[in-house]
Amino acid sequence: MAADKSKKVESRPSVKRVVVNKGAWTAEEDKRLADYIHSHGPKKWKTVAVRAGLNRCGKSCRLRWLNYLRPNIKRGNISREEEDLILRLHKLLGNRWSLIAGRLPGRTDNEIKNYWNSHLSKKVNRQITTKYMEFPAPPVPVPVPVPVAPAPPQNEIRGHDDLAAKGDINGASGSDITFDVTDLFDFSSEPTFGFDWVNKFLQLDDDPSN
DNA sequence: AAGCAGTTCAACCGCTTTGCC
DNA sequence: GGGCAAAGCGGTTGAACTGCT
Repeated sequence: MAADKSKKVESRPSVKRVVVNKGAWTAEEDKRLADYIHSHGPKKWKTVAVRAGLNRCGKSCRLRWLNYLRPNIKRGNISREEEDLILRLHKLLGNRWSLIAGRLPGRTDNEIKNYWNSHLSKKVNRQITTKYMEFPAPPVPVPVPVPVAPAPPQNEIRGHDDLAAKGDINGASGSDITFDVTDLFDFSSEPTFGFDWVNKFLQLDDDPSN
């Protein structure tokens, strides 16, 4: 990020004229924040912002530290294995970016969210489209008695994949498109790149006794 | 070369949750 | 238990970058 996107904004202008920096962080600000946190630790972000001499709100400092300055951060070059893991975890967890990031050492929720929105969501949509194209003429639906599985509580239905599980992949109710979307996310025949715990996790998830 | 459209990603915003008094 | 502040989270924004015409 070569250009300076920073701007100054007056917070609560009608109350007290406090000018805080917004936008891109400068190298100087990064250094101040990192130095302060190395000696005092990452807590009380409001205090961090003031004591480190940064014209920033605490939230901004926290975000900068977590997403950029924190040690052991990996940036860019998301590997095939990581991508696979993100897809699996997203299937399992939906848009719970912090939980997904927690399973990917060195990756941040923001990075994963961005990666999902710019790469993976399109990939998944393409898969869905391709899969659907394999069934251009769905047969006339015949009501078949099906063993009724207990429906999940309504308030547990969250995110794209929950909708997918309901056969309502785009959240567009009233669609008469019916197909087994869960097939699209069946990774059971694919390698797991050593993420054994994922298999266990997914097995648990698939186990009807749970 | 210029202009436009699409993509990427850092950062912000607003809401929720958690912890403390 | 209520109120407040801090922390955490996911969605959204907007500037820079890239590719296409």
